[in-house]
Amino acid sequence: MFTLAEENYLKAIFHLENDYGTGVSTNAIADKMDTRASSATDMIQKLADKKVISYKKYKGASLTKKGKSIAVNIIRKHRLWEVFLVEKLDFQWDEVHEIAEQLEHIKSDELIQRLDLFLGHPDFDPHGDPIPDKNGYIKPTEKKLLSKLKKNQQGICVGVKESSAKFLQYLDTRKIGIGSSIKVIDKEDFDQSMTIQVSNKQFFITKQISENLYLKTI
Amino acid sequence: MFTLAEENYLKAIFHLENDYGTGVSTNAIADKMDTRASSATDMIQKLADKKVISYKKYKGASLTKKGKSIAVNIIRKHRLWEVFLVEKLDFQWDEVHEIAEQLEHIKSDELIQRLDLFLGHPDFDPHGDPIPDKNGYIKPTEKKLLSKLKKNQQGICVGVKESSAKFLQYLDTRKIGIGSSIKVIDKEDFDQSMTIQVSNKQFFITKQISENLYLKTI
DNA sequence: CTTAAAATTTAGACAAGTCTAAAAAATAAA
DNA sequence: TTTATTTTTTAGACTTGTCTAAATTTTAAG
Repeated sequence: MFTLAEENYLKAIFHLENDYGTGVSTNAIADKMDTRASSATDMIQKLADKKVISYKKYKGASLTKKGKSIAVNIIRKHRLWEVFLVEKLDFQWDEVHEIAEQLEHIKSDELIQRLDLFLGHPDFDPHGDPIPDKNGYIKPTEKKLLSKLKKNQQGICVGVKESSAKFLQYLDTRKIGIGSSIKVIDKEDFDQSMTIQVSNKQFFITKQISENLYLKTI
Repeated sequence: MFTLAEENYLKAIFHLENDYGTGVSTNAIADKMDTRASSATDMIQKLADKKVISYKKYKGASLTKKGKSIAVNIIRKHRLWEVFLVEKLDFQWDEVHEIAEQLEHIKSDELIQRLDLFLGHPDFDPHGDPIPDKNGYIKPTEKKLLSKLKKNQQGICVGVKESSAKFLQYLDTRKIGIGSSIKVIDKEDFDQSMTIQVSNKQFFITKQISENLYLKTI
């Protein structure tokens, strides 16, 4: 069995490997976990002892098959709970992350199976992230960062990369959400800022925004 | 803020005060928490420092107003989650206790408020225990242990004192549940065993059973 | 009322997870 | 390639919650 801290480290390493490729540095982990490198080292060694990551001193860490399966299961629980909070309890998409961070650690396979059924086996969470199935399989989806689009290209918003309340509220005030149609009206070369059109309205957005919105291009 | 361990101690002390009166002994707490008296002493001192119990060395502990309010809130959460598990996820009443033990520690007032609404403000959990309202008020209910009834008296089962899976399954096999009509057909003087009638069928039950069933007498 | 038994507390230790400070290894720069 | 910088690890300490063993207090018995 894994402690709360161990589960959170596994999840962090999973996300880091996903975002930046295999072999995660101690500093990256410490950073993500908002802790010190020395603490990360301690935990990395413990997780390596438990065979959920492979690790060579000074050479970074990678999830083993077992470690990945545990991480994916936690992510599955997190995303299912987010769907529950939004669909059943009428929370807004910017309010659910912290609560789901707690709920994801509830231990009961039966609970998750029934929750999944109750929610109608959803494929995506409220932020557009795919929900792994009970075997840990994550359906690959073609999505592209808005920042990758060129002038005059367009797409449908299918997800957000960052899901902080602040960012989601920013999107809310501009009526941007999952399903919104977004077109690049203009793109500035030197700072990557854009003018985009969302249902008849035009906005100016910085690179920081366009790098956190996923689109399915048409 | 209180740790998981602290919350569990507060809950235990609340239940002990409820069952056996104010001023709870260290041993009783240690017993309920399945730990050693020395560990209980340590925690008691910590809780006293935090002003959630009043405590004099060697003289037992009692919840303060603040401590009681925290304990009742945890119990409210526990019971609401039990309703959710049974009503929405179709769990059986003997399957929900352990999961609710985990869910009761999720921290979010908003969550509980919305869950309560989602469930239609239930008054009782699946075991017949009253659900405290958001101010911590517990509606007093007149209920009597089956063991207190005399021959030929009868009532409706409104709750169980013990809610272990084993006991609940025992009841299930005899088709006894909340709402069952129970009549004392005969009562043995020397060991308090009973013959009871539940919808046309008669059962022989020991004192241990009759002391864990709450009835509303007719 | 004095002693024996039971209950409770204290003392000291340990595991988990964190920290700071210092040492060691890897990487980058001159 | 030697030095400087950054990254990572180790050493030692602290907190929480637990334990065993011993000391103390209370309660019960004679």
